[in-house]
Amino acid sequence: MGELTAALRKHSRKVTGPRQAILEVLRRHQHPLANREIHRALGPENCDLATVYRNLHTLEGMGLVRRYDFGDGTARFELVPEGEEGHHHHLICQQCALIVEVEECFPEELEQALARRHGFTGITHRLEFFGLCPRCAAARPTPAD
Amino acid sequence: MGELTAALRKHSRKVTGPRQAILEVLRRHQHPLANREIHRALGPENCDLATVYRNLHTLEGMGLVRRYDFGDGTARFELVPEGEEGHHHHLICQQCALIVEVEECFPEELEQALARRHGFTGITHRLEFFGLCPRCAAARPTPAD
DNA sequence: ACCGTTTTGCGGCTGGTTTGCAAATGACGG
DNA sequence: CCGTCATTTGCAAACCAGCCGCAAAACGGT
Ligand SMILES: [Mn+2]
Ligand SMILES: [Mn+2]
Ligand SMILES: [Zn+2]
Ligand SMILES: [Zn+2]
Repeated sequence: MGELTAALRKHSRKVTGPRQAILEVLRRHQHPLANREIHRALGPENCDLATVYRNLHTLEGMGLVRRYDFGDGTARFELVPEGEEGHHHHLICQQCALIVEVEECFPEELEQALARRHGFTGITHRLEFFGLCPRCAAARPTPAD
Repeated sequence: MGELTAALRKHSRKVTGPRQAILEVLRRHQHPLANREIHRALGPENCDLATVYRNLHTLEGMGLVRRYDFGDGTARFELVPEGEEGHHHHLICQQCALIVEVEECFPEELEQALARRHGFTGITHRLEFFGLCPRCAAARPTPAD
């Protein structure tokens, strides 16, 4: 809680109700949430959707929140754990949208080699896995097309 | 050319002007192109933007074209090389949007282990790298903020 | 050349995201 | 505790990639 206040002060940002509420929602969920979902979890009367968008953008800029892209045209956000770097990936079921947190990561040495070879600096990556979860696979055992 | 015709026939699709023109554009570029870019390359008078969208969707469904997502809310497409699987990734400069084709891929065995552990089937991944290219790094040597 | 199917152009529409602006609200010094 | 000022919010409109419906045009097989 003090962490948030400190981070906000550092950027001359204010500790507002919506801000705290949004972070509280993210704290309660350990999976990426869409703006709309956060807004719903807040109670639609609690704050405007545009405010959710603006705050997530701000919080992302301050490094308190990280943006994920599952390729469906909707941004999702997760709280960055205090102190930790928090870099990780996801495995998403293409049928039911189940999300599994994934610690496996692209080999550091490969990434560095790649950067060196092409003279790139500040290299990062975006990596997500997709497939069919056990439940969905059972419900649809190889469609007879 | 005959490859295209054969593929289209197999799906009872027609060999139309826009279709051929789009594939010709993709053949000339070896990097992912956005719908808008393809449309422009075609000459805006040549065919409607909606037609470009529809055809890329169709061609993707037939496996002639592959969709890429650089996380900027714009889909990009690349021709799938004849016969080959064509799976690969990209390294994108966040400053100038320069695109480098990347053959490095997430280790197959890690992906399989991940799938097994969570009972997922038909697993795939989306992986793209981001950074600052040499040219942009030179033009902006550690901004004095 | 004819006919049934597919495709196209065009306009309108969607859903996620951003923005302009005036009112509301935090931060801070007195 | 209060006033001031920058930041933030609500609201509505704008934006933007992508999608859809429909009538006209183009294809493919005959
Ligand atoms: Mn996560
Ligand atoms: Mn490529
Ligand atoms: Zn990683
Ligand atoms: Zn790969």
